[in-house]
Amino acid sequence: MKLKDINKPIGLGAQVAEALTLAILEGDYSGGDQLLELELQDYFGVSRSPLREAFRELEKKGLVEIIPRKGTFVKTITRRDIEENFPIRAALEGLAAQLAVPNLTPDSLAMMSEKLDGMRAAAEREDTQAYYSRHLAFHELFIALSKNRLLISSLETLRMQALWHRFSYQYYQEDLKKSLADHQQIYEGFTKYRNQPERCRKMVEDHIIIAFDRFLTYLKTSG
Amino acid sequence: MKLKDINKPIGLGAQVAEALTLAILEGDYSGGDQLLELELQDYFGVSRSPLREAFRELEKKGLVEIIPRKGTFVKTITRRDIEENFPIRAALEGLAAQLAVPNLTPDSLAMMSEKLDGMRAAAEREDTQAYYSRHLAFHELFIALSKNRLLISSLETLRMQALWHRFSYQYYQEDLKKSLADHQQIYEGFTKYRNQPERCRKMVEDHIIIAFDRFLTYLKTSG
DNA sequence: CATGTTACTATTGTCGACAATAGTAACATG
DNA sequence: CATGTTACTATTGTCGACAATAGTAACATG
Repeated sequence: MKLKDINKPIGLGAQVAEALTLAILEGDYSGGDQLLELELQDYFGVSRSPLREAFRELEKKGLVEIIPRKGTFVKTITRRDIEENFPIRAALEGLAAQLAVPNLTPDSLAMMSEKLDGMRAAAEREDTQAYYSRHLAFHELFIALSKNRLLISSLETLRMQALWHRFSYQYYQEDLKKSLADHQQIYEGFTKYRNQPERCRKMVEDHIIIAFDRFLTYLKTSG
Repeated sequence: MKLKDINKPIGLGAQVAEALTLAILEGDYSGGDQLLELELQDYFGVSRSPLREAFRELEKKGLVEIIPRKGTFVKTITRRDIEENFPIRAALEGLAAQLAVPNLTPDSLAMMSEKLDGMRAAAEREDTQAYYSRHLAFHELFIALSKNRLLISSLETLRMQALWHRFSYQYYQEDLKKSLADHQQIYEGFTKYRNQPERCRKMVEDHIIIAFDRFLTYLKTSG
C-alpha cells in the first residue's frame, strides 16, 4: 500500500512566502523594490519573525536578494539572467528526457498525447494563456518521469525563474503553431526512440535552445 | 577600473550557519539528528532568531530538513541521493566545460597545468587529502571560466553535497593514478579541442560518469 | 485488556521590545 | 566652499517571553 503524505502544517511564514511569491511573479513589484518588514507586518498582520522567514524562502527561490543590514530587495531580471538560465535548463531538461525514456509507459505516453491535444485546442482558439500552462504541464510530465527528485526540484526552481522572465516581458507572444509543432515532434520522438535515450535527450535539449533563440530574436527586434 | 566587492557585514546567523555547515560536513552529526534550538542557543551563546536563520541557510544548502512544528534534522544521505546527484553534476559540469572553451586563455590553461602538477605531486606521495582538494580546484577553474554565474552557484551546491557524500563514505580511497590520468586527458582536451566546445563537453561529462561508476563499484564491493 | 481521555513536558512558533546600524540632514570648522 | 562632525531617523538585528503544538505518560472507562 502506498500512503499519501499527511498534510504538513503550514505556518505563517510559509503563507506569507506564498503570497509574496505570487505578488512578485505577477509583477506587483518592480526589480529593486525593497520589501519593508514594517510595511508588510501591517499588511499581513503578522510579526516580523514569520516575515523574515518568508524572505528566506523567497531568497531560496531566487526571487529576492537579502543584503545584511540593508534589507530584502526584489531581484532585477536582466537579460544576462535569461541568457544564463536557458542553457542550464536545456541541459537538465534534456537529461530529464533521457532518464524518462526507460520509465515511459503506454499510460504516460497517453497522458502526453492528452496534454498535446489540450495545447492544440488552445492554439486553435489562440488562447495563449491556456496554451502556456498546458505547455508547462507537458514538460512536467517527462520531468517527473525522470524519477530523479533532485533533478525535478532543481528544474522547478529554474523554470519558475523562466516563468518570471516571461511575465517581465509580458508582451512576448509565442508563435503557437511553431511551438505546437515542436512539441508534437517531441511526443513522436518519445514514442519512436524508445531505445535511444540519448537521442531523446538531444531532441529536448535542442528544442529548448531553439525556443531560447526565438526569444532572443524577439528581444532584439522588439527592444 | 574594477572594484572589489566591499566586504559584507556578517551577522550572527551567518556565522552560526558556517559553524554548523562545517560540523555537518565533518561528520559531527549523524543523519537524522535533530538540531535543538535550546541546546545550540547555549552552545553558541546566541538567541533563537539567528539560530533559526542559520537553519534556513543549512536547508538551502541541502544539509538539513526543516519539518514544521517538529524541528530541524540533519539529512540522511542515501545511496539514492548519490545516484541522483552524479548525473546532474555530469550534465552541468559538461555544460560548464563547453561554455568555458571560448574563454580559455593561455593564462587559464597555464593555471590548469599548474593545478595538474600539484595533483601529480600529491599523487606521487599518496597524499589523498591534498590530491582531493587540488582536484576540486582543477574543476573549479573551468567551471569559473564558463562565466555563467547561475551555473557556477548551482554546481557549488551540487558539489558540496558530493563532498559530503565523500565524508560519509570516508574509507573510499580514490585510485589516484587513474584519476590523475583522467584529468591529464581533460587538460589536453582543452588545449587540443579549442574549436570543438561540444567535444570538451562530452569529455568532461563522460569523465564524471566514469568516476561515478568507479564509486558505485566501490560501494558494491565494499558494502 | 483495548481504547479513549487527560495532564504534563519538551520543543517550536510568534510576538513585541530594545539594540545596532546605515543613511541622511543639519551643522561646524578651517 | 570643501570637508568633517554630529544628531536624527528609518530600518534591520537580536533578544527573551509567552503561545501553540506534538509527543508521551498516566489514568479512566467499559
